[in-house]
This record gives sequence, C-alpha cells and structure tokens, in this order.
Amino acid sequence: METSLKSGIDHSATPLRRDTSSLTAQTAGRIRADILNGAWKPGTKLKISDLCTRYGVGTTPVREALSLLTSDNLVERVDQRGFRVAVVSKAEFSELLKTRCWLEKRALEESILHGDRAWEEALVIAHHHLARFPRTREGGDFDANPEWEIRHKAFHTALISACGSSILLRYCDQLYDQNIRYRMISGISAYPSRRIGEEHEAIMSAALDRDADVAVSRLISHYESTGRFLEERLR
Amino acid sequence: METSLKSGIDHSATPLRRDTSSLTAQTAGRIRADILNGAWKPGTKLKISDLCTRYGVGTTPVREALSLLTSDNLVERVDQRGFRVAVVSKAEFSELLKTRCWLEKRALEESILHGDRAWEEALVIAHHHLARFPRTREGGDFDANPEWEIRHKAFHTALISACGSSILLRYCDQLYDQNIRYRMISGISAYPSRRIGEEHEAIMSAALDRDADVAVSRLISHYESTGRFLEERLR
DNA sequence: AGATTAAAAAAAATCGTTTTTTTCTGGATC
DNA sequence: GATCCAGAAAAAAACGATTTTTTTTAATCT
Repeated sequence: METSLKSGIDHSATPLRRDTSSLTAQTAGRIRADILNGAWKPGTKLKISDLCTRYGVGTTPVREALSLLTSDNLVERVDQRGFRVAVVSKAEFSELLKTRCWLEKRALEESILHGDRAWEEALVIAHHHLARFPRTREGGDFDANPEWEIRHKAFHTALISACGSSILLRYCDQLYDQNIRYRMISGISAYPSRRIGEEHEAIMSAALDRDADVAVSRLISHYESTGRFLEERLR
Repeated sequence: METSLKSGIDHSATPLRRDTSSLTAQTAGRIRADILNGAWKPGTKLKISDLCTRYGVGTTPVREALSLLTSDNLVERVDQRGFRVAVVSKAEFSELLKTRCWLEKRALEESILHGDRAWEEALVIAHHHLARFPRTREGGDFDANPEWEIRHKAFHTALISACGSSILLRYCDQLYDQNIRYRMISGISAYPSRRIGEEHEAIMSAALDRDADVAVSRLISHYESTGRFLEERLR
C-alpha cells in the first residue's frame, strides 16, 4: 500500500519495509482509487457500514477517509445525510476543463520562466519514461494501462513543477485527478486518430526552447481536444 | 452557530430555526475561527483530548473537523503523529500572495468578460456596504472589526463572482482565508498612509467600465502593497 | 384516492474505551 | 560525554456500542 494519501506509486527502495501509514490514509487511498477507476459510480451513496465491511476497517477511518476525499471533490457530504460519490455532468466537466486550462497555463508559463537545468532534465526523463511505454496493453485493446497513467501524470506534473508555487501545483494535481475520473467514466483509454505521443513531444520541446506562448497553446489544445472527445461521450 | 463549514454569517431569515449542522461542522467552524483570529498559535500541537475538553465534544467530531481544516491549509497532519496548526513563514506567505494574485487575475478578467447586469449591481451593493462601514471600531483604535472583515471579503468575492468557475472561486476563497490569518497574526487591522477605501472604489469602477487590464493591475497592486506591509511585520 | 401523521427501520453521528504507536525518561555501555 | 537501549508514560488511532436523525413504511383521516 502506498504511504501517501494521493494516488501514486511507492518508489521506496525497500519494498518490505513496514507500512507506517494510518488505516485512514490507506483506506482513503483505496476509496480514491475505486472512485477514479469507476468501481464506485457517480452519485452512489457511500454508506458507512458498507464501506466498513468492504474495506475491513472501523467507522473512524472510513469517516475520516471520506472527509479527506471531500476536499478533492471526489466525494460530497451533506450534514446528517452522509456521503456520496461526487456526481458528474457535462457542465461540471467543462468547468473543470476550463479551470484546468487557466491554472496550467499560468503554471507552465512560470515554470518555463523559472525552470533550471534540473527541471529540464526531469522533464526529459519524464517524457522518455512516457514515450517508451505503450498506452494500452499489448495487442491494441483499449484497456487502460495503469503504468501509462502514472507516467502520463508524471510528465504533466514535471512540465509545471518549476512554477514556484506548491499551492498551485496541488490545485493542478487535484484537477488532474478529477479529469482522470471523467476519462475512466467515459470508458476511453485511447484516442484514435490522434498522435498523443507527438503532442507530448511538441509541448516538451517548446518548453525546453523556453517558448512559453507556443508551449502553452500546444498544452491547451492538447487538453481541449481530449476534452471535446470526452464531452461527446458523456451521457 | 453558522450552518456552513466556511467562515461567514448565517443570513437566514428565521434565526431561531434549529441548527441542522452536525457537531463536526460546528466544531470545524469554531476551530477555524480560533485559528484565523490567532487563538491557536501557528505550529501548536492540536491534541485531540485537549480539543475534546475545550469544545465539549467527543473524539470523532474533533478528528473529522481537523481533517476538514487540513484541506484548507489551516491544519497540518502527520500520520500517526496527530495534527498541528499550520506553520507560517515569510516564504509561505509570499508564495500564498503570488498564487493568489495569479488566480484572482484570471478570475477578475473572466468576471469582467462575462459579468452581466446582476453582477454589476451586486458589486455596487457590496462596495456600498463596505464603504459605509468603519474599518476599526469607534475612536481610531486598531482592533479588527469583524463586521468590516465580512464586508471586505464579500466585496472581493463579488468582484470575481462572475468568472464562471465555482472551482476557481473556491480556491480563491481558501487563499483569502489563509491571507486573513496572516493579517491577524501580524496584528494589523489598518494600514496607515493608505486610502483603502479609494483603492476599492478604483478597482470597482475599472471593473464596471469593463477595463480588465486596469482593474487587474489595481487589484494586484492592492494585494501587493498589503502584502509588503504584512511581510515587514512577519518575524 | 390522496394527504397527513405515527411508528418502525435504517443510517449517520457521536461517544467512551481499547489498541497501537510514538515519545519521554533513566540507566547501562562504549 | 555521547550513544544506545529498555521500559513507562502519553498520545493518536481505531473500534464497537449508543444516541440522534433521517428515511421508509403503515395506518388513519378527509
């Protein structure tokens, strides 16, 4: 199990080291994953006792995990009426997409302005890891590849990581996860007729050339074409 | 007690209606207020049992309230080691200020672009309410005036309220509250040698004239001069 | 029949206690 | 004198049971 509350991978060198995270954190991670990959459908009522049996823990960790997920907009809470999986809608999605573009635009601009050598290198590495990994598992089926997802997120995070604001980075991370959820819900794992790999490449090289305008416009259209594709399939 | 978790005022027409909010929500509101006004000093360890006695509730609501406040960056949590009040520093503050300017810039631009008649009118009203209220309580002492704080926040919220993204509005709200905390900590309630009222007026009229560039630059310098003033007094 | 109210069931919220983990303290060792 | 290890104390985390609140069901009245 991962140590962090956020989705991600435990890169620790000692895989057998004992898990120091609380049950709350572990449970939050599991529920988060289940919501992101669609195991819990949008709008589903999350009954405390059900979750307790499903995840094999008491009410305290479950309740606290749900509180945590509320702040990431994956779970909604109504006082005295419990929790439910955040609902999805076309309107919510386009607001999400719009906001994400606004925030990432600024983050990328700042990152290009302030990024140092280490940033450039981390970006190149992240792109390399992403590029040599197949989007879908062998044989062209459209199942999502979890490894690819992780590398894809790592690449987009690397792009903006030098923006100079951990606050903004956290917001972008939240919006990224919400976006993934829409991708999972729509059942899409690949975009026919698009060369995603080339888009990433083009964004990266503009960033490395310190051409903020071009990099931003490529990033935005990357997001927007993905967005349009998703919107068509929503409901 | 307010119904909402967020700081604010209950504007309900029936003041005697029974409080439907959970103990968790009430407690979160009380702890939030205590952190914002400085009753809990930054870095203070928040021991569950202490909070239970202080607020007269059990461990569950306290624990959940702290989880909630974590997402607003008012409380920090370390697994297995409990909670503490978020620390403050000059570096954190300037990051906060910077991020806030980035987000509010975009929000104000969008708001000016899309705001309708109702937005204009709400803005005028909010400014009116703010302008006819004294910043400090009678006789020039520098005690913060809670009423003024509420109207001030309402004015700044009104400015950006037509931006079209509730997500962005929520982020701005969070950053506003974090900023207030710095203001309270620094012990400042008024800025000698500045005409805050005139600054608000100038921002508003540029916004009403739909001059985004001028409005934004006035808003940013409003924040930055406040920011510089605060930074001087931090540690 | 439809609406209103009362009782029962279900679920959320809360509490007090138990378990686990961390922190503190004092002494032994190098 | 500093470091390292118990063991004790304190605190956090988790649990299971109890209390409230909401929702559902059933019955009564117009």
